[in-house]
Amino acid sequence: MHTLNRDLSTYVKQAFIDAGYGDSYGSVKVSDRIDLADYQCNDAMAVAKAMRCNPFDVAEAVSARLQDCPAFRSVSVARPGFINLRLNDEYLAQRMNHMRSDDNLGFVHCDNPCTIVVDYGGPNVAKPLHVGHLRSAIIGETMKRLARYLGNNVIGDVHLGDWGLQMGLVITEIKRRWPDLVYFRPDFTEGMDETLSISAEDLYNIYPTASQTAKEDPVYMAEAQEATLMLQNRHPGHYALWKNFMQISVRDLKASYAELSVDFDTWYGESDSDAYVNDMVEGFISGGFAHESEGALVVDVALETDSAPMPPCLIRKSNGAMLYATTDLATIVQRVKDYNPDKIWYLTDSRQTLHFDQVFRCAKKTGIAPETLQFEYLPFGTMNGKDGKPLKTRDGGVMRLSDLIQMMHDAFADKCRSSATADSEQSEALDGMNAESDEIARLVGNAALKFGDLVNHRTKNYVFDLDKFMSFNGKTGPYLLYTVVRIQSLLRKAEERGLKYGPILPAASDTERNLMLELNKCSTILLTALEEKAPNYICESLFNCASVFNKFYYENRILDEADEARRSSWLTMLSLIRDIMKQQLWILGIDVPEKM
RNA sequence: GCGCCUGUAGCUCAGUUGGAUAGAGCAUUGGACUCCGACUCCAAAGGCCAUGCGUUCGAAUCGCACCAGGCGCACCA
Repeated sequence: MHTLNRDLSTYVKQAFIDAGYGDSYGSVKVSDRIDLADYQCNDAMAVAKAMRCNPFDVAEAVSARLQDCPAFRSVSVARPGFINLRLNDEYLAQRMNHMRSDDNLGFVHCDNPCTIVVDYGGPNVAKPLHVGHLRSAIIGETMKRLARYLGNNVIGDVHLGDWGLQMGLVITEIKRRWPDLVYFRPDFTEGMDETLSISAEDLYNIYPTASQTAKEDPVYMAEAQEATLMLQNRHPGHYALWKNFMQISVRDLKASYAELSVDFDTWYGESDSDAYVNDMVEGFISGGFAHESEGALVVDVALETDSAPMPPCLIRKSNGAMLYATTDLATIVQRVKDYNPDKIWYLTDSRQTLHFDQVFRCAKKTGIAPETLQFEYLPFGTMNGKDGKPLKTRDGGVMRLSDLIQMMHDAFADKCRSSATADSEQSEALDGMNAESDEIARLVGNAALKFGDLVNHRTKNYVFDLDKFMSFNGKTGPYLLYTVVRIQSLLRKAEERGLKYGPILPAASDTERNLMLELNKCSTILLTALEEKAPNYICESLFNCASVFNKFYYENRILDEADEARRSSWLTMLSLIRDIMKQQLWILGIDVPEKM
């Protein structure tokens, strides 16, 4: 089936054609005036502008050709030239039944599916995940799931930061603490390595120390830079040591992402692009793209049309080491070879705009990226504290992601306890604190965190507010979860009572009708969200579905409805709402517990 | 200095090609449970869309100017 939007547009387009206005008009959108219409078409105004005629007459002519269309209960015209469409109730119900019997719940694939590599996550090895990594994971996971669900071939890669100066810093600090490790012996050769007896937690302590020391001590910094270069040149000891702590760190990172229900297809890092670096750089030189500048190797990427100065793209440092741009470029080579993607999406915080602009230009200029490959940069804003500044711990340090997740978890546990004491009759709330409580708390915390993030426009900064995110009232993750859980509960009870499902009947009330309209919008919204790369559209849609459902629930006693046909219709509709909401939540990376 | 982003209700934010009366949530005020999960629902109030000028039948949306805040500007990632 097609989206409601598309079906209606098809009718209206035909009417424009029949009225002699050509085939480029007739797209329809949800009405801005729900008191007047369900959907509207504004193209009579566009026609009037192009043909220099009266928009009202155009609208009238088109409207006249829509009067017999079975989709509409009424088609009317408002000045200066709005075409207002009111849908037929039977038509709506019919669509609902189609959605129910459709394997994809009425969701349709996008028009031109393609192969997309999504580069997100981007954690640094040997550093714990902190709140700065949150948005890349949450938004990236959503964009990946969305694109995949709508029919694209999508590869999600974590792109670990495992090959830059941070690695040299860690090696330097390890050497300072344990200079006698076998890795630092001059005669170290492969096979001599021994298991590093440090934990991920130790590593997470080592990096900040190293980073701080390097800032204050130039000698230490020089040593770290040297260590980085040695690693990149695969010095046996450094390389073996690196592999060793890589393993420790990656194991921990995998566990952290699993907590967040974030799942990468590949766990490649910057280091995996190393195999492509030499050939690539040689190509840059022989192709005449790269030249030396102040001892470093650079590619000029400035264009005459630039309004601002564009610094050259640095490929190799004056000491011979590779940089951020080098590994990003070599990774493009690798991805083109392995997947030949149509698009590569990069999800990083918006402060890296310039870097990616340089990398994309360089990739196109040097030809490592085919003409047809589209680079799409999806920058996002930062998550801030209530003071409007990046979220910090109480003592001013960077907040770890695990601490943030723990906060959400605890907040839910507190809520359960207080609601249990406030209303002892609410025995079902207590269920949340029994055997499955930890898993439920994780799911609710995740929902709160992810929805609180995604409901904001991707590119903007937002304020993290625990109480707000965790609230069961308002536009929050827990509210949506609660709504779906309540529907599940209703359906369970229906089953206990042996109630039957039946075909969905035309709406019996305005609220029910609104519910049908809302569910019919979901498919279009997913497509728009993909196109605009705006997960917040999905959040709005979910909230609208939940609100209308809750109103419907309040107005109707579903299980006690005497009219059996009506009741079975409602049960079917309930199952559809549940499935649609769960599907949308899944795209946002939010899992729904059976109870909560 | 140059460039990019942001500015919409008391607060946090939506606003999909320029369209009709700019929408939510929270907070505030008032109302609704003998009953399917009230962690719910209904209603009221709240706005010179930072400011000014322009483009046009029509601007929160497009252009110019200006103010305020954030971020970035080659050997970090």
